[in-house]
Amino acid sequence: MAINLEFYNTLNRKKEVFEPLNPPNVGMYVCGPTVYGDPHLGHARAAIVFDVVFRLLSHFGYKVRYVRNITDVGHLENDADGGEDKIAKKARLEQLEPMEIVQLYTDQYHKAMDALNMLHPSIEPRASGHIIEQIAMIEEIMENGFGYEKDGSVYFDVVEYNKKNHYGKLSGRVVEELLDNTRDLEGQDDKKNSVDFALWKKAQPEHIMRWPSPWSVGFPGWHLECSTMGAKYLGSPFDIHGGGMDLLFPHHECEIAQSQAANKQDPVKYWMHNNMITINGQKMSKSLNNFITLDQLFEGDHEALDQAYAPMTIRFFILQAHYRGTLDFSNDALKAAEKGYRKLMNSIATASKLSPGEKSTSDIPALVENCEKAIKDDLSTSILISHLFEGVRITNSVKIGEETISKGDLSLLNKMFEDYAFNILGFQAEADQTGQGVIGPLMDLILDIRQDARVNKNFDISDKIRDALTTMKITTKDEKDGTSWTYDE
RNA sequence: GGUCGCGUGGCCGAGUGGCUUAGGCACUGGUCUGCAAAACCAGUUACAGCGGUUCGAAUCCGCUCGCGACCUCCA
Repeated sequence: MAINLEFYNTLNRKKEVFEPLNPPNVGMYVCGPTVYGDPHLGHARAAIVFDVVFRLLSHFGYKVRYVRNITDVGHLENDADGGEDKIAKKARLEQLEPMEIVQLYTDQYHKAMDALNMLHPSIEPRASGHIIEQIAMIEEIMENGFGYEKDGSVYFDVVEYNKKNHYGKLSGRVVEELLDNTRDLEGQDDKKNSVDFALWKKAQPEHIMRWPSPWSVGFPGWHLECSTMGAKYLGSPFDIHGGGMDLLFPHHECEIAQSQAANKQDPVKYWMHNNMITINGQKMSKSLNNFITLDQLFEGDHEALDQAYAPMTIRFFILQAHYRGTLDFSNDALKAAEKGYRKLMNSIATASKLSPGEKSTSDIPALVENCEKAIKDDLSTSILISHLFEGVRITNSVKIGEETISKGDLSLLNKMFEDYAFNILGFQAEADQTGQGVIGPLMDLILDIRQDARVNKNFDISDKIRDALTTMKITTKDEKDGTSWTYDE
């Protein structure tokens, strides 16, 4: 099943033809959220990008198992806080059970993902549910000579590993340089070398989340869960591993090292990384405290926001940029996305009601081919969208009689919108505009009354009705064959 | 400090050697309309700076300036 799909592989720093290890099956693992805070725009970008990869692969006939984890064990806060678990810390602050926090923010995340019309992953494993597997993996690593214990904690011996393997193959780091450059940390560390990282951490007394292990009562290290769960559900090696660029180092680098050390296998064939969302040119992140949560975006409840933005506006905004470039947030950009998206959706609705003519004045098959070419070229969603807008122009031109389209091409055009706008890009038509229940007939009545007024040139009445409807966010359009209306939420 | 990346028109954002008018938004003019809205047509504003390679560069190379990411939890 060669479909000429190309992805940029971070591992080799170039675009490569995608060839799954076991066609037609594809295994994809994506780093999910650490559930200790509200999901923000950055989470949305990663999730949307790989949602499109998932949809794309499925659309072209692959059988995809998509695994996206929930990190509910929490990573170490930093080296200086005694190994305190991030989730545990938050729990104490808010006087809640750690698992309460986890539940709360997992729910928030799911809610936001659903609003953004994300397909659910095939499996959404939790780190806390895989402690046993993680311990087993640490034992493998130790047996193979790449892990050592110190005071109940276990560390990965990067220097030893690097003798026969290449630590840094993904991120381009050089161990010797890392050793030179790492700052001294007051020697409060049990690590042999500063580049070593924790596989298991002994819990401090105040540390709430803890599990028994052969070494101590504690918790697994930062990078282990992805290695473990990826191998468990997708095998080793598997096809695609995705995540944000900020996870490239050290997280993904460590994943490779651990997996290689435990399973003697390079774990992943294609590494894909989405770039960051910036605000005023700066990365949006928890630590900089300049992030905007998805709820704030949907509600317009943030000082940086002029208004609320619908989930689909966010989705469109994100997909209008290529996933490997940074994307700068601004109200103007979001407003532009909102208008553009609405235009696209209106036109798609129009296309479904178009009447075919004798022949086509535009080359629809070529347009469809361009769409396919774009999305297969390293997920060039921005170019795909520009082609969809060519479809918009054709649709609207046919509607006003400037162009014609054959019956066959019309169904091709509609299929193109269906396939690319909805199935692959994952856009979603907004609330049913034909009107449900009583709304439709009611609107018919109102517009009928207004039409009578217009025929009688009683424009005071007709404009009064239109103005009132506009206030309710209902836009009316007087067209040749009657008045249409749309509701903009 | 080390490693890597970026700088495109009013805004966002594609494009990597020679017509891409990319596309969206905004703006201007026109068509349509009772007026609008929507739509269509036309138009305006570019490739950070300097130098080099080349018949030809936004696109390759060098330098300068500016910005950012990673090196610490982060999508």
